[in-house]
Parts: sequence; C-alpha cells; structure tokens
Amino acid sequence: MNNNNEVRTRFAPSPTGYLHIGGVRTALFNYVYAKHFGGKFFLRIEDTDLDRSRKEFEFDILDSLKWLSITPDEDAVYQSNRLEIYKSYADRLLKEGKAYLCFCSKELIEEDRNRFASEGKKPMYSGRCRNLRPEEKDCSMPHVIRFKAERGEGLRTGFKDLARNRFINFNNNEIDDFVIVRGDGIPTYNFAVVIDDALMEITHIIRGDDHVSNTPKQIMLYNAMGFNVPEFAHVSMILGSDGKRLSKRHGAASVSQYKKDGFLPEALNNYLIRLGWSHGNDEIFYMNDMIKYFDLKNISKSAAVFNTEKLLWLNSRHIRSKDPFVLIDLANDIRDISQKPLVNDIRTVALVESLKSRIKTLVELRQKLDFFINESIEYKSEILNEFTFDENSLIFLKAFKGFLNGLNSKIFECDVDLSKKNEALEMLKNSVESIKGEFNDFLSKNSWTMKEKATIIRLALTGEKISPPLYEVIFAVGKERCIRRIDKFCDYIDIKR
RNA sequence: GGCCCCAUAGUCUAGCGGUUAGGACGUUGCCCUCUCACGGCAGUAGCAUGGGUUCGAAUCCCGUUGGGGCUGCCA
Repeated sequence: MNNNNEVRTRFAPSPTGYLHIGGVRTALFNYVYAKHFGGKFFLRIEDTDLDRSRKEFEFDILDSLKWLSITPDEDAVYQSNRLEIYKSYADRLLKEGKAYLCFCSKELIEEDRNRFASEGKKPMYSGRCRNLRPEEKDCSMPHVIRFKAERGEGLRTGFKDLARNRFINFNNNEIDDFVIVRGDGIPTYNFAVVIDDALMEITHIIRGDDHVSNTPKQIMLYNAMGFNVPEFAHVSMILGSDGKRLSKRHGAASVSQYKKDGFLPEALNNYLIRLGWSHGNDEIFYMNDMIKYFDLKNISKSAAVFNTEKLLWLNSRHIRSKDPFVLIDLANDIRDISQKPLVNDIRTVALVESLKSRIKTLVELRQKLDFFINESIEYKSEILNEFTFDENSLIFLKAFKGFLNGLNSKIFECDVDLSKKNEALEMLKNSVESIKGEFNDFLSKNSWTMKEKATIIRLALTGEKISPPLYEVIFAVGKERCIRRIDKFCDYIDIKR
C-alpha cells in the first residue's frame, strides 16, 4: 500500500492485437476494484515488443476502453518512453551483482535446452555466464542481461493470491536466471512490469491466470530492487465453446467487433463481470453496482466458457432499459456507411419503442425497421406464396383503404418537440390509441376480427409475416404511404390470382 | 516431461460440515396474444472419481482422472 493508503490498479495490455474479451474482463476487474475503494485505475501500454506492437492496436484498445467506460484516471503510460528508466535499474542490478551479462548465443542456449529435455530435466539456462571473471566479459560482444535468481536448498518464493485466498509458492530451483534486458537493450516483460508497477505505486495486480508462474520471478525482482511487493490476484482464463483458451492469438472476438454487431457496452460489461465473479444470485449489474459490490473474494477459481447466448440475453435486457431516442442514436452510431441513418422522429420512436422487447442487438433493430426505412417495399413471392388470397381479400383491403382515408390526419401529426421526451411519448401513445379505437370500430361494424385480418394487413403494409404491432406500424408508416402500399399489394395479389 | 492452478446441470454460478443442492442463460410445455417478442406459470438437467476425517460431507484431507497455464531475448 502506498503512502495515502490508496488502492491503485492498472491494466497493462500490449498493443499486439485488438482489445478482446479476456483483456476487457481484466481491465474491468481492475477498474471496479480500484473504484470500489475510491482508488485509482491506470492504463499502461506495454509496447516493448517492437516487432509485434502496432499503433492500430493501440488506438483500438484506447477506443474500446473508452466505449466501455473503463476510463483511466491519468493518461496512458507507454513503456517505449521509459527505456532509460529500465536501463538505470539494470545497471544498478549489475553493479550490485544481482544480475549478470550473458554472452551465450541463441543457438547455444537452444542446444542446452534440447540436451536438458532429452535428459528429462527442466530446460533452463545453464548458468554458464553466471560467474564469469571480469576478463571474460567483453561488452562489445552481443549480450543480454540475466537476473541472478537466488539459489539455495529448499529456498522458495511465493505470494498470497487474493483470488484464491491462499499461498502459492515455487521452489527457487524452478526459476531460471531469466533475461531482463534483451540483446537490443530493450527490457523484457518481467523486468519492465515490475519497475513500472513499483514506480506507479500499483497496490493490487489483478491479471490473468497465465501470469501465475511469472509472479515469483517478479517478486524476486521487487526484492532485488528494494521495492514493496504489491498484492496479487490471478483471474482464471476465459475459454471458447470448444473448451480451449480464448485469447487474441486464438481468435477471440474483439470489443470493436461486438460493438459493430450491435452489443451495448453495458451488456458486455455486465456479462464479463459475471463471468468469473458473482454477487449472490444477481445477474443484472450496471457500472455503479459493480463498483459497489465487487470483491476479490467472490472471484471464481475455475475457468469459464464464453457463452454468446447469455450475452445476447443481457444485451436484450439492457436494450429494453434504454429509451427509444437513445436507441436510435446508438443504432446510427454503428450503422454501415452504405445505410441510411434512422431519423430521430416520433414515427421511428413509435416503432423502436415497440421493438425494444423484440430484439437482442442493435443490428437486429435496424433489420426490423427495414420496411419503414425504405420508402416502398417489395413483396416477395417466397413469403406471399404461403398464403392464399381471394375475392374477399380484395374486398377487405378496399374497405381498409377507405378506413385509412377516413382517419383524421391529426392522428398522424408528427410535429412534436423531441427534447420533451415524455410529452412526445404521450402524444405518440394517444395517436396509437386513436388508431386502435377507430380500427376496432371499423372491424366490429363489419363483423370482422383482428385475429382474422391482422395477417393480410401486416403483409400489405410491411411485406413481412412478422412485424411490430400493427397500430404502431400504421402510425409510423403514415396514412398516405399505407394507402400506396395497399394499392401495390392489391395489384400484386390480383395478378397472382 | 517438470512446475503451478482448477473441478456443482449443455453454459455462467450460489453454497463455505446438517439445504427437498438455490438462481440465471439455454431448452420443453402451457397461459397471454394481431404476427413475433415481452411477461407469467410449470418442467428439464448437476456436486468427475476412489479413499479417508466426522454422528453427518458438494463443503475438510489424500490419491486418481480430466481440463487449463507456464516452461521465450512474447506479454
């Protein structure tokens, strides 16, 4: 814990791929943990792998976190800007005899490894350069810097894992004299991560399970450099439906893809917080709930399989809780440039409001509005062939047209101040009620029922078997457009007969 | 191979020595209904395995099996 007794966490991705599900969960856990204690959350870009790091990925990570409202308290720290810091610590370790230069070539080390493996031993560095005499060191020759791991019979290095609530330790003999500075002078992950976490005064490190065996190495480094050792919590991996680990190297979907597919950030966060963490039987969490209740003690220890069905369910729940005006904007945010934007007017609102409980993604919302977005519709034979129409169909449609014509145009009045949402919604409700009332009168006067006439109206007005409720459809499509569609529909079935 | 971690329905999980093993997704049936949904009701399916400890074990201990991670001059 630092001086202020403040909890400080971080998310430290490497920009070698798009931000994916597993990374987001780690980021989210760190974020809500810090916020739970009123602490700070930081972002550090670990771009020391010069070959694989790319700006494109870096931007994707930043954008995705922003979209998810997982916002760092300070600007991101870039390891590539801190090389001189790492160098000074490497020099110090060298001077203090806690690290040493190693001149072994990669080929030589490879040979060692193969030999150890064939002898059934752990393929570790042989320690050949561990105790070179000064005259044997020629710094002009290619070399790396290795950490001199503490050796000794029965010596162990361990830590208490907060996610498991128990100690995990390793025999020091299992720990290699690992490389801390590469041949090109760039620090390796284990070295840079320790220096940065210490200098950034990170108090709690919540990260993936895959780092468990790095932890003793890092603890040795903390001790060697005289830093305080932070707390650790290792979160289990997320598995694909095949039971294999989900990672960016194994085709995990990116956050940006989920956004494109019409998922809400609230839903993604909600799904991920529940994947590996629980708070009793609760399922629905908003960010403030997560911050309020999140606790390392309730993290599950076993790996979790990613399940899209449940994510879809959560997405539908979060969509339902948003007002239609917002949904229209969200759908437009992710629309393909080839698509017309949805107009944020009362007609669209009428449909979106009734579609809210019928969709699982924003993409679906848009698809279900196709009949409305397009000025005219095409009647598809593969749909209409399922139905039979006769003389009575035409008689009914003609009457229905007459009914629409007779409707007071005021019902379709759309001039409303959308900034006054409740008023707009009220007006909408009245219009739909009016249509419903008038329509029911029309039906009963003719001894018809909604049940028997709904399908033909739906087909005529939308061209589909499935649509939003008809009163809303009539209101949204509007009087004139409805009439035009009925005419067109009549022509279509007339020819077919 | 070595080291480390993990194990409740198809999936996510609650449970922390005494429960008819709870909830959620999915799935099935029914109700509601202008279609599709939503909603409501009901059903479906689970403690990997073998030993201990205990009056009593999903819960504690050990072995087995299974899964995962690490074993890089990746992170």
